[in-house]
Amino acid sequence: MTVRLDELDRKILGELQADASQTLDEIAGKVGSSKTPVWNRIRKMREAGVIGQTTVILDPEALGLEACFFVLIRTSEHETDWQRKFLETLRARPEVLEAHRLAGEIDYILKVQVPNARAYDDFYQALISEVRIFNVTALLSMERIKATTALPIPPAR
Amino acid sequence: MTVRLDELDRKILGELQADASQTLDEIAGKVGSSKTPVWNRIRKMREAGVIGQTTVILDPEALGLEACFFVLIRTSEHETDWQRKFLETLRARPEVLEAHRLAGEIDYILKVQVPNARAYDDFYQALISEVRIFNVTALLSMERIKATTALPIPPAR
DNA sequence: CCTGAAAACAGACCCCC
DNA sequence: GGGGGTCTGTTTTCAGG
Repeated sequence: MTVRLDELDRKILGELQADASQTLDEIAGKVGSSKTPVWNRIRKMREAGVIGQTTVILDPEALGLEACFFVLIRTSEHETDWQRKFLETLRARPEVLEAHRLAGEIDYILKVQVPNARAYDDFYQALISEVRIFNVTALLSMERIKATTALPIPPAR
Repeated sequence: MTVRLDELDRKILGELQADASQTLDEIAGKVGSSKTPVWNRIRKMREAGVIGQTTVILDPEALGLEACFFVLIRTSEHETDWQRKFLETLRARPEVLEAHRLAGEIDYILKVQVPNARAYDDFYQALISEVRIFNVTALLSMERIKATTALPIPPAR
């Protein structure tokens, strides 16, 4: 399942991350190759799951999503059943953009994007009514300093 | 600068978020319109900045980026100069995928994606050597439960 | 603002190197 | 595994309702 990526593959990934609407010829030019090899490598990396979804980045403000919260969650429950319910809830909620299970004191972190504080409270109330939670801290973002989907691509090993 | 988005626009945005590689005909079919109007709306929304970058989602594991940290930062410095330096540092660092200035006790939160704990420490050392920071808590992700770039699109007002 | 056709263009697949 | 050409389908443009 693990694919070996050479320098050319990595350059192609960098170009696709930067702008997936580029033509094969453009990408080929920038990475110093030509159409066919670039196309073959992209196809292989798609099949291998290295390249996932092609998508578009939208402006949250333009959609009226002015509030972004990071939510730190502590729980006392650690049974499989509770966890299953909790994960289901998170995945079903489109305002939850990210959710991670953590090591240490804090059990989970969420990133939640909503129109306003009121909408966050609706989410919060819905969440705690569905699953028992010990402690919640919400951190409100005042300013998005940086937000990128582009992963840092390390050199080939 | 704020554009008015009707239901059709919102449906188109939903489709583009889900899969930006769909053809205009496919999108048109799904949203109940046809090629040209869909194309005109997409063009307008691009110009207005509602639609940004077209990109590709890569698998962090396939690139050997196995460690994801959320970093909570408290600082005692709040001068413009310090802040400028801090922001520059964050923006220059490709392993920082997200950075927000927060309201409340904690001043900043970062999301940092790196190959391993060692690489995180390198980042941490570099950061504290460049700017004075009062207190740092790193939260290590054990499991990515959910990660999406798709914003929840609220109905038209 | 939408429909439908026409022109320009890029992606997918081929054979040759 | 790369280079170049060709065919097919899609994007983009435009005249007209």
